[in-house]
Amino acid sequence: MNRESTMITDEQAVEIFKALSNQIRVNILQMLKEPDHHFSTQAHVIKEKGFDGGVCVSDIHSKVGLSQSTTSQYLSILLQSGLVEMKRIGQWTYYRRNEETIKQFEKYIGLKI
Amino acid sequence: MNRESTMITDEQAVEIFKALSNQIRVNILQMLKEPDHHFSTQAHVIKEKGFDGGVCVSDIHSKVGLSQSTTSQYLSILLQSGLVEMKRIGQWTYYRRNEETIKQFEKYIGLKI
DNA sequence: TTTATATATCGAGAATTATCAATATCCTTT
DNA sequence: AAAGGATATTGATAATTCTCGATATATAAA
Repeated sequence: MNRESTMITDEQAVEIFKALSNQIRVNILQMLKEPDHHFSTQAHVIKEKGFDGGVCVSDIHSKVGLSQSTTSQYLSILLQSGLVEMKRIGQWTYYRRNEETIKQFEKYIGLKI
Repeated sequence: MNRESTMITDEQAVEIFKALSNQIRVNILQMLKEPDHHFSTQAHVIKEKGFDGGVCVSDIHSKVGLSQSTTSQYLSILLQSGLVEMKRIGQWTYYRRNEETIKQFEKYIGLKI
C-alpha cells in the first residue's frame, strides 16, 4: 500500500523551528542519531522491547549538563514538535528520533521555505 | 571553478531556527519567494539596479499587519540569520531571499539534523 | 534649507522561554 | 505497605522575545 505521508503544516513547522531554536535541544536530537556512540550501550532499551534506538531520560540528562527537570521539559518540547517519540517501559521513559517527522520536515524546508 | 560552499555551523543553524520560530517571519520569507505575486509589481526594485526580486520595507510592512518598527526589526533578524540580503537604494531598503544560505540550510538539515 | 518619505533605533511593558529546586507521581522491589 | 529510583510537574525568578509608539537618521523633493 502507498503510504500517504501528509505534508507538515506551517504551524507544525514553526513549532519544530521553536524546538530547534535552542542549541541543547539540537544537541539532544543529534546525539539520538547515534545512540550507541553517545550513550552507554546497556542503557538503551533492548531490541526485544521494540523501541530500538530509544534512550532513557537519565542517560540524556547525564550528557546535557542541565537539571533533570529541564532535561525532561526539553524532551517534552521535542516530543510536542513531533521530532521525537517516546515510550514508557517500566520506570523508564525512552526517547528516540521520529525519522518520519524529520523527513517530512526536510521536505517542508525544500518546498515551502 | 568549483565553488567551495562552506557548511553552515551549528550556531548559525540555531540562529536560523530562531529566525524561523515565528510565523510572521516565515510568512515574509515565503512571500519573498514570489515577489511579483505578493507585492505590487512596480514596487520591487527595477532589474536595472541589479537587485532583482528585492522588495522594499514599506511594501512588506503593508502586508504583514505589524508596526513599521516591528517589520523593520523582523527583517533585521532575517538578515542577521543570513536568510535574506538587503540593499539600500536611495531612500528605500530592499530585501530579498539569500538562496545560497537557504540552500546550505537545507543541506544542513539533511546532514546534521 | 525646509519638508516629506522611508527606514532604523530606542525605550518600555507584556508575553514567553530558560532554568532550577522542590515536590509529586509512577514503577519496582522489599 | 514501605522504600527507592526514574520521570514529570509545579512554582519561582531571570533572561529573552514580542511589539508598540516615539524618535532619530538618511535620502529626495520643493
